Amino acid sequence: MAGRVTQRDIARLAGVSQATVSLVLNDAKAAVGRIPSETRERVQKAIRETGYVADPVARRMAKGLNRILGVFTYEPAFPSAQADFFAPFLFGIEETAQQLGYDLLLLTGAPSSRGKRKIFHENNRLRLADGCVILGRDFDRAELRQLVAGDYPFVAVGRREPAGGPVPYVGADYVGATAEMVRRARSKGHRRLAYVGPARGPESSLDRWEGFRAALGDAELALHIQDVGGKALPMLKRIRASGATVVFFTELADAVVVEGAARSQSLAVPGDLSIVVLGSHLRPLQTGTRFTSFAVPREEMARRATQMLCERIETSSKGGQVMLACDPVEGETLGPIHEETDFQ
Amino acid sequence: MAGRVTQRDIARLAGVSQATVSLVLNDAKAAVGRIPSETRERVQKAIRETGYVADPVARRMAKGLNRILGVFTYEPAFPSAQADFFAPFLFGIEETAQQLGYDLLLLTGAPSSRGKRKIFHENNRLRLADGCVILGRDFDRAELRQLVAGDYPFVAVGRREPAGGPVPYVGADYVGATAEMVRRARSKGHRRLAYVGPARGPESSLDRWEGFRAALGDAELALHIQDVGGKALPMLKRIRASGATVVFFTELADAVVVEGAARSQSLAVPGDLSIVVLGSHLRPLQTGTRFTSFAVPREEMARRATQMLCERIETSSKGGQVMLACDPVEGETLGPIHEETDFQ
DNA sequence: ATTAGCTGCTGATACGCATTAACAGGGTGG
DNA sequence: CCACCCTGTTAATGCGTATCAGCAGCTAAT
Repeated sequence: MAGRVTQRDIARLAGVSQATVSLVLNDAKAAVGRIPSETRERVQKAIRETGYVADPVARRMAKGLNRILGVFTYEPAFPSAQADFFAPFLFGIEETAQQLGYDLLLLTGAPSSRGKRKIFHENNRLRLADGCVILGRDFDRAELRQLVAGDYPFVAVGRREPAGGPVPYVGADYVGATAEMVRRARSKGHRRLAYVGPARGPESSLDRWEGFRAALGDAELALHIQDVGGKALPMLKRIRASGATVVFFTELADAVVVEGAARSQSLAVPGDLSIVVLGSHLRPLQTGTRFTSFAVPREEMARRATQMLCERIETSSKGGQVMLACDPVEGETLGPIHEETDFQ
Repeated sequence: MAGRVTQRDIARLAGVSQATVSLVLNDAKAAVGRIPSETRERVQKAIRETGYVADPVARRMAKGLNRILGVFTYEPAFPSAQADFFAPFLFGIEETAQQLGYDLLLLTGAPSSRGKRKIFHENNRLRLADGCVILGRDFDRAELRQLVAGDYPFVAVGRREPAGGPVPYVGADYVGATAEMVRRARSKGHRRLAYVGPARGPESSLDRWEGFRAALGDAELALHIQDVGGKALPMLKRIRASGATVVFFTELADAVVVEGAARSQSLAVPGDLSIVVLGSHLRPLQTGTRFTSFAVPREEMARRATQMLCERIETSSKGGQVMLACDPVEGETLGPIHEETDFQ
């Protein structure tokens, strides 16, 4: 009784046509006032008695939309390694989706493909959703072009370079936030800065580097280590050797191990070496230290992206480019410069 | 070019009929060997050139299945408060779904309803998925009956009492695991036990209480506090006053605050008071203490549930009842009894 | 009396695909 | 030479819904 009841069945029960049933269901529209409450009652009674619910598939088939948002992540969303990265995004998306009355379709990507996930795999189920939010650190540029070229509504979370056209996104202003960090360091007297993080790669890396460079001014880049995830001690050695008084890390993990190494050599942080982390991570890896950094508004990004997506869907708009500010986090690892030269 | 390409378009391009395109796509079936590789090539070329992908909705419409699993949670899945509870389940479900080639549809429930989420709300989208995994601490019994009565495939995560028929589920053996904890306490000499947790409510509460009672034997229930989330100090006072030497908590949070209170009164744990937590929580709340407890195999539960669901879908089986064992966690909060009477 | 307008409903069709009966053309066996 | 079987393809149909043109019966206006 719970399944497989169609409008035809209702129609038979109520002694009307299938079309009438449909009209009763989607009332207030074209046939407003044209169906007398008597008939309406009969139909609704039949619906109540059978527990009928409209088949969303057929509905979508006929109307084209089904109030489902796709969520595509370039990396698996839930494995613990990624959980901290994706969780706030998913939270924001779920919240907004529920508010707006959408369900969420998590696209798991091709099951076979060993390497990177692909949006456009053979049995692409993208179109089941009315539109799609795309998450991930590193997007596939070819796929992005394809998406931009097509008419399928999507919104990226995180700034994206144009790909054959502007990409609709909600990003975080890494450029501005990073620049602000540099300014703070300079205002505390730092003139020789070190940077540990790539100057190329995904947009999030580019932006941090650009913000850093732009705010450098008359200060000096004493050292630039492009590789992340290196050994702590060698890293620390090179930093000290360079004469840098403050280090900017794009990866929290690097900052944690370098800080550990520094402490183990009885170097004070920030006394002897200041540390800034360019971004935020939910769960501060096994460390009590509150790093000077900035907070990426992940939930808000996700909410805004979801809203933009729904707008694209509902109004056939093209979506825009939104940048949200990152809140500076004071922390306790950026201090005034402290060098021999201070006492000259 | 990326959107709205149908089999009809492909057919036109390749100079064949729509039916032929469909046959090429779902080959190896009825028309095996009946389509020459020449035609096949032409069609596949057109498909490649247009980037055509079958519309999953239409597919489902025609065939009845679409390789999508629904996931319904009775509480929002991602909010940080719930994250630790649901994350392992979602992880397990996603993993298995991807392996089996299913996508995931997160059903967000009615947007308007203020209170509890409902599966059967007005615009029930359940049927969009081939089947559904249901998560949550506390199920709606009426809805469960409706599900059991219907022919829609679903599997619950967590043991569920029959509701007009057996409920297919994959649960954790709280009864056995709790009983084992009680046995361990008794083997360490404890004879007066306290229990902080409800004896009624959802199955997970019932089972713990039942396991506790069953293993009590000649030991004594010195105190039973049904309310969880109470104030630490009063709780500790009552426990001490009761003469209990070990206390069992269903909620980690309670254990944490009571342990804190005990330490602040310079009571040793487990020296003066042993503590057992009946269950596991991913993120040990701000505490270094490793509580004696048992590990709920959440990921494995989710994997098994997802497998069972896929079996139900693919073979029209009814699903069964599976209980998984919980691994005891030694921890450091259950010690031998230590009382004046020890030295008699 | 013809037209126009309203009410209350229904028939037909489209949506994109899978499926199947069937057909045209050609070969084979009796 | 007819009956029969292959092979390659197609026309037709159904899935459950939304939508729209339109019909029958009536009243009001011209």
